[in-house]
Amino acid sequence: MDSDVDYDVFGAACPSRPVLEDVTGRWGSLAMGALADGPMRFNELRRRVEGVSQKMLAQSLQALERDGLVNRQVQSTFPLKVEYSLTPTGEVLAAKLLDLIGYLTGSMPSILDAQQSYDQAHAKT
Amino acid sequence: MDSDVDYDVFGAACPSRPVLEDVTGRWGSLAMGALADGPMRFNELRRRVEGVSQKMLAQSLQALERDGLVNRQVQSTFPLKVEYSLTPTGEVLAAKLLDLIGYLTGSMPSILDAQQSYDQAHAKT
DNA sequence: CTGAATCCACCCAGATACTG
DNA sequence: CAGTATCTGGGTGGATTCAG
Repeated sequence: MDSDVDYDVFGAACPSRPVLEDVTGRWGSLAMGALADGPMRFNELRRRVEGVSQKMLAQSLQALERDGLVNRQVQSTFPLKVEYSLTPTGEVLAAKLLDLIGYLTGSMPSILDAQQSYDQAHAKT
Repeated sequence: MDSDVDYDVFGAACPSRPVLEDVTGRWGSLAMGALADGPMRFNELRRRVEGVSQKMLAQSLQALERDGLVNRQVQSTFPLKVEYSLTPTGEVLAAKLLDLIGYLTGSMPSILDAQQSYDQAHAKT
């Protein structure tokens, strides 16, 4: 019904590339993963995603909102209250992301072993 | 049998974080995805992952090799021949990555719409 | 062919301070 | 509370050159 198999991330100019970076990027991926637990306010996210700065979190969330993966709902009360949540598409992507992350963290023991072996084999001096 | 649920990517100092960046990073993710089609030589990968530089590809592959996700097999003939392939763990991660990428590219039409709406609503002047 | 090494420009990301 | 604005240092990534 629709034109299948159109967008190819391997293509240099494919518009899907920047979106992929928004989703899998350093902070974007963690923000998506955090929001999979349910809607959250800005500072909640900030606390959940340890180490992220105000600037980078705001920036990542804006990119995801622009991609239609995250919703931003403002309550114009005082103090200001802003809630972030995943859109339907965002939820699917977040689930796949968490699946990947889950497998990765589960593999950490063997990964750490591999790193140690590698570092030992490539030790300088 | 093993200590479950130990590593948490949301923790600032968790060793899983850099690994996640290796896997989902700009070039790492595409390299993994490309290798899911089967073993490949350096320049084959370079052609497949359009836009990647020698330096970044070599760097990304090294990181993935160190993490035990990619195998590097050298044939000391002349000219040199080096073949990259996924390890068992790497294959699982690559599959999950391609699953995510597939859904994302399939959602591109709606994502592009969202971007356009967003840009229009936030137009300057 | 497959990288490593060097140089360098640019952008990103952190810190800080300020606004709504 | 939820951002924006500005400044700045350091890291990233590209081009080029050299080596195994």
